[in-house]
Amino acid sequence: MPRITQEEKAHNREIILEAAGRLFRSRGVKAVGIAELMNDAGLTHGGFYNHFASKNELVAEVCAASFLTSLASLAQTVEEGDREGASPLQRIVTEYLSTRHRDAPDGGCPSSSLAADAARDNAAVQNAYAHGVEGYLTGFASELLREAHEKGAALEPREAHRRAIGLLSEMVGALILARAVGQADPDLSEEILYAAREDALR
Amino acid sequence: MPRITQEEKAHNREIILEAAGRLFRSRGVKAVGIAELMNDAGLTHGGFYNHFASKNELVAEVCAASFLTSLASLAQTVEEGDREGASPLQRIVTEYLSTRHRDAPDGGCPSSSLAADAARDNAAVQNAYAHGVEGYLTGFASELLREAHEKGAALEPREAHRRAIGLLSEMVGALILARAVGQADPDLSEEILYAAREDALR
DNA sequence: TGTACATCAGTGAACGCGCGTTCACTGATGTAC
DNA sequence: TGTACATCAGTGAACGCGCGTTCACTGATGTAC
Repeated sequence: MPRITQEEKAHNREIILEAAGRLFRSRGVKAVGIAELMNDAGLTHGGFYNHFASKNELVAEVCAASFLTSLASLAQTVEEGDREGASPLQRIVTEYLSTRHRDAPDGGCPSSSLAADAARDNAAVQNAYAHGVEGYLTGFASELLREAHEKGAALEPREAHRRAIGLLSEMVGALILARAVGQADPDLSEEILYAAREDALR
Repeated sequence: MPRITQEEKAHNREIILEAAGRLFRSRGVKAVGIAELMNDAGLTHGGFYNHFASKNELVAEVCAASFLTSLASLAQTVEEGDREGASPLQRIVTEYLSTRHRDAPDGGCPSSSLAADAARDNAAVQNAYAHGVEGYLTGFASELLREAHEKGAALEPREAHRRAIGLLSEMVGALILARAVGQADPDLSEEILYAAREDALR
């Protein structure tokens, strides 16, 4: 049956990236093997190296790609317009700290689901991760500035960046904690999401 | 040379637990093998199963033990008395979000360093982790109540627990983020620690 | 207290297994004329 | 446009390696009398 079209090859590469994005975020990089990954993508494991030089290279690309799609969906949330009078940031916080997001780490925010893997992986992965976090912070800060300006409140850019860090930290921490205690203590998990939501929304 | 005293056996068990506590927190459970672990403890790997039925069992014990020592050192920080007029909680936040703690995950807070591993490990580990987090929250909440009472401010126990969750979430999130971007973007890492410290101290 | 024997912690080789990676093979695609 | 040939993506077996775990062995400890 092979050889296939260049177009098809590029498509297969995307499928592999998507499968890896899902699996790495939900189960961790170390826990997912090439064979399982490729099987999930509907291919056999030998062909992996036609697309990536190594698993490490894939991890770095997945990290970057996950942040891109995640930031894009955040931007979409911002543009969606008000719903029940909630501001874009309020909608982001509510969605981020929802049981839905907690229970679906695949497709969710990589800041939370890839943090531990990034901290322990190689430089390429760490660069991709750090770049992604910067993207989140920039987005949050500009939205904070926009909302402050709208209300006629004074807000220094540096102060906005500081608040963005505080906000992202609380959201990431709460989501990670809620996930980690989710099986053993579901009530505490819900309480963490609820309390952090209240706290983050001021 | 073997056999050894029962006392010595118990001592060796403690040494293994300590080595595992250090290694698991700094490098992750999956990245540390039994052989390396035992070598680090000054023993050969075959003897591991004289102390633990499996690696899983060790992980659960390490998780529980790490939280115990971590909570004990927190209690010590509280009792140490004021330094430069800082309250116990302020001292805890300052120490927690320090570069020292960021750079020494071994010996540090397991809420941060074992969160990802706990979320993906078996029920025993998740129970130990959840129990540890509850311990942290209880400690924070009672300290918040104590400090509020000292100032004559009104604070509901439920509200104190809610604030404790917000505080721990922000600390855990900031520490995890600071660690994950530490290599790729040291400035951002420092900024995260600083901003979260400012934010958490109100 | 002394003696005889069963116990069992540490040792290090060995086991099976799954991992990341490589490879010879196939045959449709891409390309040169 | 048609033909001949080189390319190369997918396949699946195979490689070496390190993992968690098991095991036969040793000899000092623990115990029964």
